Amino acid sequence: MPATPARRKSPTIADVASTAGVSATTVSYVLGGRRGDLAASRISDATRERVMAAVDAIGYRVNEPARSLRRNRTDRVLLLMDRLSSPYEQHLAGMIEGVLEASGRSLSIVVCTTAARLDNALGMVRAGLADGAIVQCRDIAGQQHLLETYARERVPMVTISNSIEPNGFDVVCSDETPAIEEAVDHLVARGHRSIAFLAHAHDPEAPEARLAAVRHRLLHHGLTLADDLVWPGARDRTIAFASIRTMLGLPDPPTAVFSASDTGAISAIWAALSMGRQVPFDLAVVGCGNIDECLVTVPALSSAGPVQPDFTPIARLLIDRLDTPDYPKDRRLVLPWEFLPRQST
Amino acid sequence: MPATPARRKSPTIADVASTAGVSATTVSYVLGGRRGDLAASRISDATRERVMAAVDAIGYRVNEPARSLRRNRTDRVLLLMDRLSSPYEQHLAGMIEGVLEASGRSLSIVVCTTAARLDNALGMVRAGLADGAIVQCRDIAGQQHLLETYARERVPMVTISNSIEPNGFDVVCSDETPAIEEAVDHLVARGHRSIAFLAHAHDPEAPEARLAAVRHRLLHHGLTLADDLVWPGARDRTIAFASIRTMLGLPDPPTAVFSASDTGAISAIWAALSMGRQVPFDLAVVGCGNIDECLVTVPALSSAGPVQPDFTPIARLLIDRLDTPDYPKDRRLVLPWEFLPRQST
DNA sequence: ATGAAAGCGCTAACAT
DNA sequence: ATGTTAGCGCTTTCAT
Repeated sequence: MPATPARRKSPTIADVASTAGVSATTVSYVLGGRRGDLAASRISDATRERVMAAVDAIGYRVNEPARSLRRNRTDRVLLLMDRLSSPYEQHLAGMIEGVLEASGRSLSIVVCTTAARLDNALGMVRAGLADGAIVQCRDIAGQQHLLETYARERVPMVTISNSIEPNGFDVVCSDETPAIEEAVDHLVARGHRSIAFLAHAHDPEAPEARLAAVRHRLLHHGLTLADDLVWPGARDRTIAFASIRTMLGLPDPPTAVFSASDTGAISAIWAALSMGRQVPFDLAVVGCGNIDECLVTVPALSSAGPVQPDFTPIARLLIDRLDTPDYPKDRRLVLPWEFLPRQST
Repeated sequence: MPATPARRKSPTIADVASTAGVSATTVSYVLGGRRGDLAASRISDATRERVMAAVDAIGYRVNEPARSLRRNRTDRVLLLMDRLSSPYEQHLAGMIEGVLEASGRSLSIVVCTTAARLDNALGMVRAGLADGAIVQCRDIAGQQHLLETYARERVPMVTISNSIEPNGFDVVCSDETPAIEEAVDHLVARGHRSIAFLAHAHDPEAPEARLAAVRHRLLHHGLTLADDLVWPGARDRTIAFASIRTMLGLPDPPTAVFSASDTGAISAIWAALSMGRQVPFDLAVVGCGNIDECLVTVPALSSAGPVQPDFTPIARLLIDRLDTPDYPKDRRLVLPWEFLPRQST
C-alpha cells in the first residue's frame, strides 16, 4: 500500500483545550454558537481570553457537521427558487437573509428547476442539512402533495405561492386579483377591446392565475381573450421581445398587452418601440410585479403589484416555526397588491 | 424548557437494521452515498432489497451531519456570488450544477455582497459545510489576501476573476483585451471620436479593466476618454437607462457608448430609442458579455464576449482539486473573448 | 468556575 | 456475505 499523504488534520476543540490549559468543556462553552450568553455565567473573563488566544494561535475553526450532529440543529435555512435571474429573486433573497442573519442564522440558495430537484432539496432539510426551507417555485401548484409529505416529516417550511393551501406549512400569497381587475378595467375604460396576454408558460394546460383573472374580468365587460392572444415570454426577456414583435406584425394586432411579469412588459414596450410603434398610443402595456425598473422606463410602466414589497415577514414566519418545536398552526400571509397606472397605458 | 428540543427523533440506521434484521454495517453499505459500487461487492441482492424495504417502511433518511462528520467530506460545493440578478449568474450556476451533479455532488449558492460575507462563506467551507467553493465576486481584486489565507487552510477554491493571481487556488479569467480593442477599432473606423463608457462602478478609484482597455486603445488612435464620459450603470439596467438619457440630453453628446455589460448596453439602446434617437446612426452601442439577449434586441447588439460561453470547465477545475488531496499545482483557465459586430454599431 | 463522561448517527477497518 | 467495534468532533448533563 502506497504511503498515503498524511492529510494534516485541522485542529479540534481538544487541541484548543490543551493549548489553553483548560478542558474541552470550557472551550465549548466559550465558543458556544448562538447560546453565547450561557458562557458568560460560567466562564471567567481570564479563561475566556486564554481560550480565544489559543483559538487564534492554532487557527481553530469549529467543525459544523459535528456541532450539528450533537445539537440536532444547524441554524441554517434553505431558500429554494426555480430560477435566479429576475430582480425579484435578488430582492427576496436579500431581505430574507437580513432577517435570518439578525436571528443568528444563515441562508443558502438552491436552484430547483424541476419537481425532482425540489424534492431533493427538501430532502436535504430532512437529512439535517438545514433547519427549514422557504420555497419560491412558480409551478409549485402540482407539488401540494410533496410539501405535505415533507411537512408530515416535520420539515419547517414556508412557501410563496398563490396556488397552494397551507397544510403543515405556511403560505405567503399575493392578493393579486383586485389589482389585476383594476388594470383590466383601466384598459377597457381607455377603449381597448383586443388585449393580448404575455404568459409565463405557453402551455394552455398549465393554470395561470393571472391569465384567468384577466379573462374573467374581460368577460365581465363582455369581452373575450382568445387563446391565440396568449403569447409566451413573461419568464424571459428575449422571448417576450420576440413574441410582441411577431404579434405586432400580424394583420390586425391587439391594441394592448397585459404581461404576467414586468420584465415581459418592459420587453413589450421595447419591442413596440423597435417597430416604430408608440406606447401607449399604438400599444398599451401593463405588467405585474411593480419592480423598480417600471419607474425608469419610458414611458413608465403601469403595473399591478406590491407597492413597497417587504418580504421580511416571510422569514419571520419560518423563524416562528423554527423557534417553536411542533409549531401548532398554519398561517397564510397576504401581501397586498395595487394597480399603479403610469404612462404606458 | 428542556435544553434539547423534544423533537420526535427520526429513525436512524439502527432502526432500519433491526427492521430488516441485519446489522447497521449492512445498512450503511447499502445506502453508501457516492460509493455505491462498494456495496455491490458485499451485499446480496436479497439483503439489499430487504434493507430498502425497511427504509421505505419506516421512512428513514440519512443524517447528513453524521455522515459528513464520519466521512470528513460532504459532497457539496458552494458557489459564492456577489449578486443574482443577471442572466450570467443563472447560466453559470446551471452549468456548474450540471457538472457537479454528474460527479455525485450538489451545489448551494451563497450571496456575498461584501468582503465580510465572502470571508464568512469561505469560513463555512473551512468549517466543513462544503468541500470547496467557486467564487464569482466582481470586486474580488482586493481579496487576494483573503483567498490566499483560506487556500493555506486547505480550502479548495476556484475563482473567476481577471484581477487575481492563482496562489493555492485556480483562477478562471477571460481574455478580454483583444476583443475590446477590436471593438474600439471598429467604432473608430466607423468615424466615432467621442465615445462614452458605461462602468460597473462610478468610483473613479476602483480599477475597471475594461475601461482601462478602452482608454488605452483610444490613445492608440490618438483619442482620449475623458472622465466625464464615464457613466455608471453597467451593473443595473435602470441606472444605465438613466445615465444614457442624461447623457443624450447634454449639448454635445457622444456618438457611441461602450458598456462594460450587455445589460447596460441594452438599456442604452432602449434609452436612445425612448428619446427618438436612432441606433446606430445617432448612437452606436457596444456591450460586453455576449449574452443571449444581444441577438434578439433591435438592432442586435454588438458585443465583446465569450462566443459560446461554456462554464463547465470551471466546475472540473474544482473537481480535480476535490478528488486530489493536496492538489499540487495552480491553474489558470482562459476563456477566449471575441468581438461580434452586429447592427448596433 | 470548571471538568469528566456519555453519546449524537454514521462509516470503515478488521474480524468472521 | 455480513457483523463487531472504535471512533469522527462536539455539546451537555452531572459532578465537584
